[in-house]
Amino acid sequence: MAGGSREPGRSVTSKVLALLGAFDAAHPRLTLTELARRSGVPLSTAHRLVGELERWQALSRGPDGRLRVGLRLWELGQLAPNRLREFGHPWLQELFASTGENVHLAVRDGLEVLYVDKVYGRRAVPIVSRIGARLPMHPTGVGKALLAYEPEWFVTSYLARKLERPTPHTIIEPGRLARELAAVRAQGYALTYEEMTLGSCSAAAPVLAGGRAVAALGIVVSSRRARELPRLVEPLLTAAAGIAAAYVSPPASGYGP
Amino acid sequence: MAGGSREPGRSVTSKVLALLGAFDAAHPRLTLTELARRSGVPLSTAHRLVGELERWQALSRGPDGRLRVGLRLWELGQLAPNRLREFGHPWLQELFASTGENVHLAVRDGLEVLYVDKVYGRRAVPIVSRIGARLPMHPTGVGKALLAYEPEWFVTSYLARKLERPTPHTIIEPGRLARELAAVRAQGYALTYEEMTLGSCSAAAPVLAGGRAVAALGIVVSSRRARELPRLVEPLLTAAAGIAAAYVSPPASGYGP
DNA sequence: GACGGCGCTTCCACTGAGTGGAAGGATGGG
DNA sequence: CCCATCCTTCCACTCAGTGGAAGCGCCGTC
Repeated sequence: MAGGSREPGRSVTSKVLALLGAFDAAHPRLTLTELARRSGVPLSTAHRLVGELERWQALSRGPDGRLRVGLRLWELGQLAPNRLREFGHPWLQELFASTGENVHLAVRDGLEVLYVDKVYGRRAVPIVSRIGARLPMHPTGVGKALLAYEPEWFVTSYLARKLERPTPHTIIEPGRLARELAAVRAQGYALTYEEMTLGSCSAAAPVLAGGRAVAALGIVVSSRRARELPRLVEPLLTAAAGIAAAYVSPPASGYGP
Repeated sequence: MAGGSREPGRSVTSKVLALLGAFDAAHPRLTLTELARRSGVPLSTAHRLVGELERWQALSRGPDGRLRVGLRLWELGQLAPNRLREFGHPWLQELFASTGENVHLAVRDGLEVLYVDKVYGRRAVPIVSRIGARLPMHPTGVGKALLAYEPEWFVTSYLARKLERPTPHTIIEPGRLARELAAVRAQGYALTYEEMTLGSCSAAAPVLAGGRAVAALGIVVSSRRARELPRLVEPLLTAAAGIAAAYVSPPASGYGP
């Protein structure tokens, strides 16, 4: 037959979602053909669906004619509940103001950390660990801070997998990582040295609410200045505690205009 | 027939988008029934589609069982191109740091202003003019700053409509508004006094790139302190110029870690 | 404890909306 | 001019999607 032979019959919805899902941090703009290939949707079908998505501004075309996530989708995303950002952001600002370093807030999603907020200065490179980016847990400060407070079974299964090694400094030996996590629990914060990116190191503290780490607050400095990290731990812990307090009890403080 | 009688035959995609579009700032969480009603999608169809959306975490269920925009959609939204936020945010921080007032960045979308970024202190009420929110142009500072630099025909057609009046102070007379806009162009910034919300007033400056206002930077203070606004104009203009410079020429400054 | 309202879930026979391979354009580089 | 790449359109076929209705579970009320 002409056309009609769609073998397994994926639902339209799943195709739409596959198209959207084809966009990620590494591929934020795609041609129609790339999009179709990445999502596994036949080109002609992709063409039609993308047309509808474009009309709704879920996708839009850049000056180069490539497709990108549209304004409407960004707007919709802002409706996602995010009390952490809402109440945490001022603390990130304060931490940034008092230290002058890049600071960020992350949560765990699946086996990865998801960066939900970030504050950086004008000189910082705003590309690494973008808001919305995902990274593995074991090489990042925030990841270790989060992992340390996960239940036993979760940590065990996390460590049981083959762990990525983005730099030679990354710790991937299960035993050594488990000892690291114990140390994080003991001291209340995590430190990394070039475990994710050569040239930078970090400190991170969990945001503890009801015994669980609902997020982690991290601070990243150039590894040349790694010796300054200890000095940053105290404000880091203060801010993390502040976020936790704001998170558990609603607005709390003044509603002044 | 049983069921099969879908009269006009809306495409599945349009139904999915209608479902997503049913969420807005005023209705961020909905029951399935509300969602179906608001989107015009039959309940049973909504049920099935929402199921697929939930499985993908495009939607998720809050503790109350209501549907909300999911993490995946937020994440996707972060991929939307947003150079303004990227390069502008540090300037918002600086403006906040030097003034201690709520500051925000907005763009025009259609006939409304869309707030793309915001910096506020710990004491501020983080609800009003949320990031991702939309407001009409004429009662807001950023709206006037943007409108003033739109082409003649656009302003004319904007003023030709019946304008909303959120407060008694809102200026809705076309002639008076046109004069206001001329003043904005002449002095390079806009002022409002309780035109959108009783109790607050604002100053706003356009972010000019290539003769067009690509965004507007606004600062909001309690109307009790309206007399302090003039003092805030200079840092406001500096920051707006800074954003414009960062916007037109890419990273520009140091890539130091 | 029966009743009624409300919201969610499941069922099912019918059919037209969606399908996708193929052909046709439109560019652009060699 | 030819070939490669990407985008758009076409169209006969058919099964995925449809939506009204019935059933379920939960409350609060009488």
